Amino acid sequence: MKSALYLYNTLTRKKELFEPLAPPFVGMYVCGPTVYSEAHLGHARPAVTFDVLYRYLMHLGYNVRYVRNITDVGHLENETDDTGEDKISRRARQEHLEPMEIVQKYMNSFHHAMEKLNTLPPSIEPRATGHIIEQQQLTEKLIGEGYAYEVNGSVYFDVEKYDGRHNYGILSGRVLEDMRANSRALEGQDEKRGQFDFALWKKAAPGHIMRWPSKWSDGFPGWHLECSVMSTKYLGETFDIHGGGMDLIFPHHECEIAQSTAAQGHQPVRYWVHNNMVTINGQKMARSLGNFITLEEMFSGSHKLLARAYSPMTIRFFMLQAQYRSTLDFSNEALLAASLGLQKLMNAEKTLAGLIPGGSSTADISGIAAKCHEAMSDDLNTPIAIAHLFDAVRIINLVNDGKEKLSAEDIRSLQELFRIFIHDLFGLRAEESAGNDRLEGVLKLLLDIRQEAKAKKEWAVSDRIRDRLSELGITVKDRKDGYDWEITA
RNA sequence: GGUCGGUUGGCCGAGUGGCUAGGCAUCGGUCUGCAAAACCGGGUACGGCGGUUCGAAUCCGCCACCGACCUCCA
Repeated sequence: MKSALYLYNTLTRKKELFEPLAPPFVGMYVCGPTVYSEAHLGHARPAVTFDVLYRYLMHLGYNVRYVRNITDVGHLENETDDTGEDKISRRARQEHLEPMEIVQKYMNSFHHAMEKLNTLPPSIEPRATGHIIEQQQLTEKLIGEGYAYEVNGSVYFDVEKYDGRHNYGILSGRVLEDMRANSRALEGQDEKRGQFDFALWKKAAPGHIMRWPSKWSDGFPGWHLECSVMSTKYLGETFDIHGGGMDLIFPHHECEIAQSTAAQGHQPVRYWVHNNMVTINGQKMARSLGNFITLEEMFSGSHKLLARAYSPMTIRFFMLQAQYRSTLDFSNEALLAASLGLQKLMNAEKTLAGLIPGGSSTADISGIAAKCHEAMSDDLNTPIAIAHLFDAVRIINLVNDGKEKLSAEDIRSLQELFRIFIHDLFGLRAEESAGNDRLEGVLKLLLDIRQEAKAKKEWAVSDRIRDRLSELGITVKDRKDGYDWEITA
């Protein structure tokens, strides 16, 4: 039933059979957020993608160590020249807070959003500031190996030199020579020897709060360094999976490979896995375009582009309806479609729980589970797996209508299939009810009265309750044996 | 300009050389006091132009358009 997993490896640009270095253990490192602003839609894509990969690997029986970092220092606003300011520092200045207050504030916000999206917490969530010493050690090692040099208290990685012995561009497909030909050197007093060299250690300007002593200067580590250091520390010099958004392929992951390879003599990662980006109404999401939506805005509907609120599970399901390597376009129409589709799936699960076995089955459900697993094993093709689940949904509803029959055994295996896929792998859960108990009690009273009125054929009363509730944004759904209701506005 | 990816029915979104994605919407039906909800069912799309092939949305070429990265981004 459980098939071999194939993953698309950015390094080879092919789907490859996933074979861990040391089964049953799997090491997976995913680039987490730089915590300098609210968690947004773009953060949700890798979080959900790698959450599903994490869940699926565990489902396949692997013992997974999932490391996802928090970048809390070193990520510059503009890396190519020396004017670049650390994102955390900059935000701290803007908000009149300590840098560590900024980090804490937005890290909390990120965790809160991740919890709502029902992503499992990683095994280890290391922070760059907690690994300053290790980053200095790696910097020192790179200097010792001749791949890094110091200028005015800052240390840079020598890309030219590295490319001479290894291959800078192995991941992104870039060729240093072409890059040189296609970009003009920046004017000015750059202290770097080569224009593509990147910082391992930056000397802090006088007013810079985030600074640590080092043999070169009081300063802070470069952005790419933390991932090399922390992945090595917790997963070893070679580990199985490194994930992140496609936008990180260059330069971030390319630089990570360069650093680790220069230090170790061999590459650090066996499978590079990258999720694609999200777009809004067909456009890239960017602050400058005014279509930048945070997750909280998504959940509450408080953004001018949103026609209504979309629940965390709707967002999650929406993401799973696309394969992780495709761009995913957010629009009100698409999100609404996803929320209705999700409802249909969850309703069917409820129906399934109450299904009455009918001797022998007239519907054929064999093969559905295998197809779902096959889809997942084919580079996490969640949309295909979902499509197969909807085949099961149709059968469940037909059985519920008495048009087909399922044996007790088949019902049990469908229940298991739904439990595994909907909950264990897709991480979907029932939405928490937004109201409070007391109001729900009142609502129930009202709807009970309506039921009684209906029983007495007092249509004026029953319709009035229904219509007034509808005006208040509560839709009453009559069922054969009672009623249901839903907050729709 | 360079590198890479994409263009599928009203919308989103899979996919394979010949056979059906799936969801939403729409239409028809069942149910219902009416309606809603729920459920069932119908509709056969693949950017343009050539080529390969018995046969291509799927392979090749050219063109057009879109996007990503190259500069901060998940």
